[in-house]
Order: sequence, then C-alpha cells, then structure tokens
Amino acid sequence: MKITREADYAIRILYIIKNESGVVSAREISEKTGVSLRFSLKILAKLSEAGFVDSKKGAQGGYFLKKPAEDISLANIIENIDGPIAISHCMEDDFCCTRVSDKSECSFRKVFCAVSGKIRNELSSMKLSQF
Amino acid sequence: MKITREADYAIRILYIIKNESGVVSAREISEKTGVSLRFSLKILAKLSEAGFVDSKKGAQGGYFLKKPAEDISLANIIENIDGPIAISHCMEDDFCCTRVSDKSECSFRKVFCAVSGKIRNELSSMKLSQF
DNA sequence: GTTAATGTATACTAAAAGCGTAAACAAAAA
DNA sequence: TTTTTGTTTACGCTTTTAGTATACATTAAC
Repeated sequence: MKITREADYAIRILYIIKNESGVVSAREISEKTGVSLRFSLKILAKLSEAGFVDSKKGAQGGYFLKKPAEDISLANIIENIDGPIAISHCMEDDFCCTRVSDKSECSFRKVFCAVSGKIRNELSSMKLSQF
Repeated sequence: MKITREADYAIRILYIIKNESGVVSAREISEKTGVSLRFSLKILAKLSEAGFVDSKKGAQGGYFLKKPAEDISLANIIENIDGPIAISHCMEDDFCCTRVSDKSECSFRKVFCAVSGKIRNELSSMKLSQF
C-alpha cells in the first residue's frame, strides 16, 4: 500500500532541484535530503534516464530540471521509480485471473482497477510546481 | 503501492463465506479460492480475531460471517490484514519527519495524508454486500 | 594537457517483508 | 472414542527493498 522510499526520495530530490536557480551537485542534494551520496546518485541516474533531469559534468557541474515543473506530476515520478500504480496484484495477468476463467467476470478486479485509476488521477493532478 | 496477496485473498474468502448459506469449511474455502489449506487457515484465524467471522468446531463445522456484509468494507478488511492505509513511509513518525524540524511544515507529508484519506474513503464505501 | 570535481554504469550485499509450510494441539459432533 | 474440524506457534524459503562498492568516463578550471 506504500510507494517505496526510493520514490519518496525521488520526489524530494526533484523538489530541491526545482528550487535551486543553477545546477545542483549530487553532494548538495545528498546533504539537503539526508539521503547518502551513493543512493542519491542512483536515484538521480533513474531520473535522468526517465527524462526528468539532465546533468552538466565536470567541475561546478550538477543536475537541473529538463522539463518545466508544471509538467512533472507525482504520478509521473512514482511510476518511473516504482512501476505502474496498481492497488492489487489482482491486476496482473498471472494472478487472480488464472483462477477466474473470464477476466471481465472478476468483480474485484474491476473494483481494484477503478480505485487504482482514481489514485492515479489524484497523483497526476499534483505537479512539482505546486510545492 | 499494493495491498498484499494475503489481503486480496482475505477479501475473496469473505466473499465466498458471504455467498454460502450455512457454514463453510476451510477445505471448501481453499478449494474455491485456490489458496492452500494451510494459508487459508492462517488468514481465517486473522479474520476471526478481527471479528469478521466466527467458527463452529467439530464435524460439519466451518466458518460464517459474524457481522452483516453491509458492515464490512474493503477498507476494514485491508487495514486488518495489512495495517493502516498509508501511501508513503513519510507518514510514519520516524521517517521524513526526523529530517524536517516541524512535521506540519512538510508539504509532502500533507499531500500524502490527503491522498491516503481519499483512498481510504473510496475503499470504505465498498461493502462486501455489493459483490 | 593535467588535474580535480563531477557524473555513469555495473555489480554486489544485507536486511526486511512477503508468502507459504509444518507440526502439535484443542474442541466438539457423530 | 474416533474423526473432523479449528487454533496456535514456530519455522523457512523467496523476493523486494535499500543501500554500498568499485571502476570508469567526462569536462571545466587551472
């Protein structure tokens, strides 16, 4: 029922980068979040691959947002780190639906999909810019 | 971001008990859900302790609902098996708030609490009786 | 051009949680 | 009194989470 710590950290890291005028070094991010340098770097690499940030190498280098903060939602961040937002394993093809002959028949699956959709909408409406 | 399989199974088990006229044996529950007998028993013990079901021992014994199905919501079941519905570790006292001096200052905490509340409301409105 | 500060990539490991099993026991109906 | 059922406690395997270590590549500054 929870997002991972990594996703939580990712949100805070992006928040720090957003609030800084120039580029922010991994060291500075680590100090401000309290997350170890190594782990911060790992998360930053994922954020970079996902296209949220870009980096400038070498002395005085660091990270900066690649997209406007209005275009980054909590749902975007979470899904990139943790994978799809889904409230139950039921929504995976090899779980409940190996037991229920017709997938569309499973009323719980329907409910879980509906609830997951609402959560996703909620988190999609929350943009990095509003924090 | 997911409920555990145990919670998912618990929901399905209660659904089966609800739809049966008399008592239902653990064996029958296991067969109908596809969950092993032992694991079904483990879940049934939790559901019994939580007051959702009661049981009749001895030959021809089994389980039956202790409350009306209208009074059992998905939120009730999930919280009993998995613990409180909370979308982030941030909401635990020893996580983000060891880093933020004033808990109420942490804007992410507020957002996570709000989203968690919405999810809980959603799941609370879904009663076992409607399935 | 060299150096030092930075980011990149891959692999590894420890701890926790999730998932399920085993075995011995207790109760009660037939 | 036997058999069917539920109860309790402990154990163990597997997967995920969380974090670390090492070696390498890039580039700005001097």
